[in-house]
Amino acid sequence: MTGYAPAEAARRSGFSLDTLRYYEKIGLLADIGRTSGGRRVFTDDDLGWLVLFRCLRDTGMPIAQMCRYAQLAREGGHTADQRRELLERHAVQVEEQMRLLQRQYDHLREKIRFYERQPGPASEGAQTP
Amino acid sequence: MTGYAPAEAARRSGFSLDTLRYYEKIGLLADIGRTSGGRRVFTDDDLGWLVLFRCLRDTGMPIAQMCRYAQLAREGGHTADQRRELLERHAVQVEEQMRLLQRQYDHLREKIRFYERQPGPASEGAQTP
DNA sequence: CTCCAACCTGGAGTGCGCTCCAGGTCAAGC
DNA sequence: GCTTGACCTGGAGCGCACTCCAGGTTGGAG
Repeated sequence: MTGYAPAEAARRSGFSLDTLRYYEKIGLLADIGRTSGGRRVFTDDDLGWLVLFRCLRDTGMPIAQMCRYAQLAREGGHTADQRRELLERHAVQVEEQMRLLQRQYDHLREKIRFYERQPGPASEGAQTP
Repeated sequence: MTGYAPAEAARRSGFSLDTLRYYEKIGLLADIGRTSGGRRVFTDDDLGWLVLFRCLRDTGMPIAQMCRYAQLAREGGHTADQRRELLERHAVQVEEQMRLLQRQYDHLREKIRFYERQPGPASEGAQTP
């Protein structure tokens, strides 16, 4: 039942105040409580959502899809299958993303090893990538 | 000594024609050959650069930094140290990125497991994230 | 020689995800 | 009661990385 002021919610979630307002404006966050004076009050539940959004955002999910997920959740328990499906599909994409990142990281490391085998300003074509 | 038409270079590099033109316009690609009629001719060397750019882009390097790298390479062998340094720094960031991605992927998988333990449209709070 | 698909240029437009701003309101501490 | 800093709204602006467009040129196939 604890309530957090906007600044506190921002600090805890790692999103900026503007981003929190933006998320509410586009309907990603809904039903954020208000004081009598009109100020936002974030609950632990809201914070839970923000943790999820951070997870999804960090793994590259577009906002539109997060909105879709949040919308489904708001529609109630009968959408649980769709939500699971949505997350599962996303997870598969993340796996692909991780494989690509690993592959390109290996390339990068190899490139760096190339520089380490040719130390200093020695003989080198001017435009070797 | 083989030369590739723009469409072929696009096909081989995975960048669009427009992106190749864009990369040249901003100076990321330089000294791309031309036919007497003004059409681009990409060499294997250019293709090599594009492979590198793809690696860097896929690992999240901003274009400005790629430009810096390309610029250094054009300045000759005496910048090799700076180039290595730049790539090394980037590689460290990519490692961090990979750790974050893995962590958030684990979160995501856990969330999905939660759905799998509560199959079907059963009892569930309407707004559990 | 003709045709047409591929190419050229400069510049405008797009989509995403915020971020900033002006001008005003609210409330905690002195 | 007053100050001051946190907060409010609607809307404009931004940075990135392209992407698209109009209007014109090129060059290989038939």
